[in-house]
Amino acid sequence: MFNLMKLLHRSLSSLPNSSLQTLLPIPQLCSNGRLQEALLEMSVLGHNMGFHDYDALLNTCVNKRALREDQRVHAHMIKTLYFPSTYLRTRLLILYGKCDRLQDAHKVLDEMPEKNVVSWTAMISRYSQTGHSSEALTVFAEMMRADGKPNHFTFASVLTSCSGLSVGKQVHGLIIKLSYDSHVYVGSSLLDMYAKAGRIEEAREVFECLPERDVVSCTAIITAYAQLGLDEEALQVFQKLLSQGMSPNYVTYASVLTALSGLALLDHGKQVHCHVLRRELPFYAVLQNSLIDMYSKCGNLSYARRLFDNMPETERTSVSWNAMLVGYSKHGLVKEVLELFRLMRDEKRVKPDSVTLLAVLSGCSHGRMEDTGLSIFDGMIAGDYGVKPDTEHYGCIVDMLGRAGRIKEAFEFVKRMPSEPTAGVLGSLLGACRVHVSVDIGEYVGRRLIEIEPENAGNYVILSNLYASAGRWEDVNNLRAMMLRNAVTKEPGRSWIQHEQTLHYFHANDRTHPRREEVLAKLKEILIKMKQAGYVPDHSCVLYDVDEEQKERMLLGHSEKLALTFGLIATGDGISIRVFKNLRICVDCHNFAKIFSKVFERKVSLRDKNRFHQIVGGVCSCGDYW
DNA sequence: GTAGGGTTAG
Repeated sequence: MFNLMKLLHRSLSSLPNSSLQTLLPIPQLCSNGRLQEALLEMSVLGHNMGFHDYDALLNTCVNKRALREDQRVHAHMIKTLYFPSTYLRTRLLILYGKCDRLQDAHKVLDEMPEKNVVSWTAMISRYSQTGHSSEALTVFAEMMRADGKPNHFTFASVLTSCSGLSVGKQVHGLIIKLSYDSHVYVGSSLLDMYAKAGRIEEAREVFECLPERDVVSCTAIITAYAQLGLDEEALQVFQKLLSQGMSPNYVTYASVLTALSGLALLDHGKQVHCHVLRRELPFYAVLQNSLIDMYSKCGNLSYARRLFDNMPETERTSVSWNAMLVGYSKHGLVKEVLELFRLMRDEKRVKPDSVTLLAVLSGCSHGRMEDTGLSIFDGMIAGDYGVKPDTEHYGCIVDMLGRAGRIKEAFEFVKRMPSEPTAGVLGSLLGACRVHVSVDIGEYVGRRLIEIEPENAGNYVILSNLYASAGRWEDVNNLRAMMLRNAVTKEPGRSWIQHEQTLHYFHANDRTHPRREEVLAKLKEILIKMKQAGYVPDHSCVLYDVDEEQKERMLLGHSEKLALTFGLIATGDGISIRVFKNLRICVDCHNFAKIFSKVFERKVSLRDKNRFHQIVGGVCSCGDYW
């Protein structure tokens, strides 16, 4: 036997290379990455293919994401009447799934005479990963009906597709019943499900109950807070976990940067940036994108652009482009928005998506270019950009036209929306009706808005203000009664300013800041200078029916005026003052800030809910249009 | 052979 092998080997060595290769077994060819030769051998072997040959071939195909080769192997099985085991069929399924042939994968699953937990789970996870939630849930339901026992892999996958709270809770019940609730993969998916349903307390509880934590579960809870806008809480949790020894990865940093952008904490953002560079984390587009967004939301646009320009072209995703476009849009730099959008289209490397068009349209809106916005919208309908307008795009146009005083056109757009307009859309139209005193449309819109959002005090106040301007006092009174009946809430306005590593918050008519007395005294003092320089309190910004004196007191109590005054006290001559506000700035505060910048020779940078206002020498970058 | 957290908009 030994001699024979030696002889064989000698004879093979004398053959040309190609003949030698065909005689190697398929598993060996595959492990050397010689897939094409292995396939050739498959045809030669015909009916003599065995389990290990198929297994090796499919394994190599998965690694190479080789769809055509996979199809050849599959066809060969059918042609030679080979009956693959559940294991091999599952491999086929996974391969089709990874090549984005979900229908083919599903067909393989359907045709399996016997399915096991891995085959079910592979299908569910692929549907989940590609965003096909309802398909994932359907397969999961089918699995349960077929008495397939889900495991921790299954639950971690299926929870990603549970966007509705009731479905998520049902699955949670099942997880507890089968004792998978302390599994760390299942736990992070579970807490994420609760967070996405807006249930932060439940998410927190899942996290607290986990017997072991890893970087993913820690990141998930930080992200949960950040995504719900609870930025300070997100940072607190991050800090605590850091002190407990968590080692953040690039996803953690991306989430932390989101929270920092929300609070406009530029210095902290820079620290994270330095940290990332020092740790020499590999280049991840996600992280670069968060950095671009952080710098632009903190008002440092040129830095954001530098990061964008330094990204290798092949690494830039639509998110990179969008983050940059949104940055320009929020700064009212419509020329830059349109230029970058043109560059994106010329490059053709990354396709514009729905967020891209939203950023471009809102750029036109902020930059007072309604006709350009409208023609881009028409282009979307004509199919010029490969993105069809959805509700959000219609909403953006409604906002743009309303702001420009083209109320009737805005109203026509509301009627043309493909689905019911959201409260946000109607709210912006109602606001526009008030500014441009359009009573008929305003009444209709306001009534509908109150039906949808009866708890929002702002809606009643604006509509009643509109009635008042038309002298319809009876309607004003009715509305007031209605408002008192429905327990109403309004998001309280607050502004903040950073000074020496501390965030100073001010609320309307602040009673919490330790230096409020000092701030109020200073405000009274500067008011004299301000009035001399032409500041006239704009009483129309007070939406309550009170006397003139009280109106002025209410105006002075607005949080951004308090924050500006604090900035003046706390910083030296000529230093820029950066203030941030959670709501939109009102006309009176905007006017105040402009005159403030002129009188005290300070550059004021004010970021409100929607955009930036860079004010120098009494002139604002928004052109008094926001 | 099957798994979780992710950046942009509103």
